[in-house]
Amino acid sequence: MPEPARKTRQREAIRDAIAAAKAPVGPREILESAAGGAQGLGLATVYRTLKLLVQAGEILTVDIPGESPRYELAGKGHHHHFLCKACDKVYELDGCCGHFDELTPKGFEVTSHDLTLFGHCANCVKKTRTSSGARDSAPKVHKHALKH
Amino acid sequence: MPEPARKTRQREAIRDAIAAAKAPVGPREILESAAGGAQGLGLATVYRTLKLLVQAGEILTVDIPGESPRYELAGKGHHHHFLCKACDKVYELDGCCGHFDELTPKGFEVTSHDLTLFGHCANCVKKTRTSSGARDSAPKVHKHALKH
DNA sequence: GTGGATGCAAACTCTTTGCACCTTG
DNA sequence: CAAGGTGCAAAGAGTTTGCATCCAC
Repeated sequence: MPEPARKTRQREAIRDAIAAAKAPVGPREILESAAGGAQGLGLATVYRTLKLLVQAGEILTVDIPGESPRYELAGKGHHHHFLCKACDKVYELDGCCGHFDELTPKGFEVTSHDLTLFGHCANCVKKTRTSSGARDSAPKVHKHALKH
Repeated sequence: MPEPARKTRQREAIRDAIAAAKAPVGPREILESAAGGAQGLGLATVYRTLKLLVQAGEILTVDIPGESPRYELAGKGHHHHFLCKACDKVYELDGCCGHFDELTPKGFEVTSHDLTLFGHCANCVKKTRTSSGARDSAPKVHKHALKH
C-alpha cells in the first residue's frame, strides 16, 4: 500500500503560496509565487500537488464560469465567490442562500452546489462613476469563454 | 459597416442541433448532430457560429464547474442546471432562489449569477438502491477537473 | 462580383503523462 | 536503499486563427 504524502520543499512552497493568497489562485500564479520557496519548481509539480491537496481535502477548487480553475485553502466554512467583470478579481462572499431543494425535481438528490456572482466590485464601481460616464472600462474578452 | 449574419446551410444546421437537444450540448455533440444538415461541417465553424449566436443573444453558454462549456437556446426564462455525478447528464431546473444581494459586500453591484446543483438524478438514485448497496457506480474522474 | 463564411491545418492554452534522476524516510 | 517525488519535454483535449476557397446577397 502506498504510504501517503512525503514532505518536500516544493509541496510546502505550494501550500504556503495558496495559504498566503488573499483570493483563490491559479496554477500559474502559484508557480510564480512558490518559486521563492522552491527554485526550479515545475508547472507539472504544481498540478500534481494541487490534485493531491484537493484529494486530501486540504484545498478546494474554485471553478468560475468562463475562467480556468483557481484554488483556495479548505476549512474556511461554506462560502461562494464574486467575480468583478471589470478588474477580473475574485472576492469571497460570506454565507449562502441555501434552499435549493425547492428547485430540485422529485427523486433527485442534491449533494453539493456551486454559486458565483458577477458584477462590479466597489473599486470598479467607483472608477466608472468618477471617470466620465464611460461604460465598462474594457469590453473584456475571455480567451476561451464564449460567454456573453 | 459589416452587414450582419448571412444565412448559410451550416448555421441553420447548428442552430437546429441546439434547438433539438433536450439538454445543453457541447461543440463536439453539435458537430455530430449537425452533420446531417451540413456534411463536411468543420469544428471551427461550429465554434465560430457558437460565438456569433452567443453574441447575438440567441443561445446561452452553460458553464458547469469541471466540465467544458455546453450551449442551449436562449429565451427559456431564468433557470439553472443540475449535473448528475453518476451519469453526467445535465438537467434544467425551474426557478431560482434569488436573493443574492444579501451576500454582496457594500458598494458591489451584482449583474448576474450562476448556480449549479450537483447530486444524483432520479434514475441513478433508483439504480443505486436496486443494484446491491453499492455506492457510486463509478468514481467518476474528470480529465481536467481536480475537483474532489 | 465582393465580402462574409467555411474547411483545413497550424497554433495556443491548459493540463496530464512518460521517463530518467533525485530525495525523503 | 526503496518508494515516492520532481523536472523536462512530449502528448492530449479544447479552442482559436491564418489562409485559400466558396457562396450568399
